[in-house]
Amino acid sequence: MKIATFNINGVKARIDTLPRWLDTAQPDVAVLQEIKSVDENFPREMFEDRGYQVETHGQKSFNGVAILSKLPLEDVTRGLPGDENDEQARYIEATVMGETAIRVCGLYLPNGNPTPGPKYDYKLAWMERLISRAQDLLTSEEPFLMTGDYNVIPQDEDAARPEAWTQDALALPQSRAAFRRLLNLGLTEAFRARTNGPGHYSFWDYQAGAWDRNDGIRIDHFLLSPQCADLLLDCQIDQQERGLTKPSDHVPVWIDLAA
DNA sequence: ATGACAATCAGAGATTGA
Repeated sequence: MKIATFNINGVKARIDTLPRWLDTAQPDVAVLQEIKSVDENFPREMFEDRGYQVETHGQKSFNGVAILSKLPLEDVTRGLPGDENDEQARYIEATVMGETAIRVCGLYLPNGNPTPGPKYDYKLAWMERLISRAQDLLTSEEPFLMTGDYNVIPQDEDAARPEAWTQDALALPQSRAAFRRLLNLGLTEAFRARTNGPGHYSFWDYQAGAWDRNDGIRIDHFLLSPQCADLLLDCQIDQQERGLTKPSDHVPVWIDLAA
């Protein structure tokens, strides 16, 4: 089973890009971030026509996440638990009913800039809530994965120019420490389970010719529970998507599971 | 140190992103 994550940077802006990618990559499940659309305006027919069940958690202008699945989705929940006052649409969960049922958590973790300040406080608090949610899911022993735009550069090797990010919310020690705490619960980062070394990125800024200079960062991740990690066959970054017409600033990352 | 680029909403330019 192929599961992909993709920060699309606006579903309306990607109205030609997305079907082209889906028809080429053929994921069974696609976890989307930054749909920048309310649920009523999401072009669900475009995906339903391709055989996907569509579940969205949208918001006007900003944020918004979705799960598309060719397999049935059950028990869909929207929003990250732990803060009743959080208005931002950044989290969705659903169980994908394949050979092995897998709980898929789609997330768009807050950017957190500028630092210090309320936006960084929100990011760190959000990460604490995510850690709590992972702890709860681990007790169930049901296979699950958390994937999406983490807005965290885990290590220096995950940036072409790590020195440019030392004061940034994506790479500050507190951000990296929270990400490690998530891993240290017993989750496996799928890409690093398969590939070592520098030069692997999932985001290139639109500005200053970042793509042409390969000035990228790796911030889109798959974290797998132990039962889910046992099923991991492959994890790849579809870097070439960034060079096609009207790209998002992120590219898809996908895993193949024996499920 | 800043802005560069793109998207959104609105219908210009501010806001947000990373």
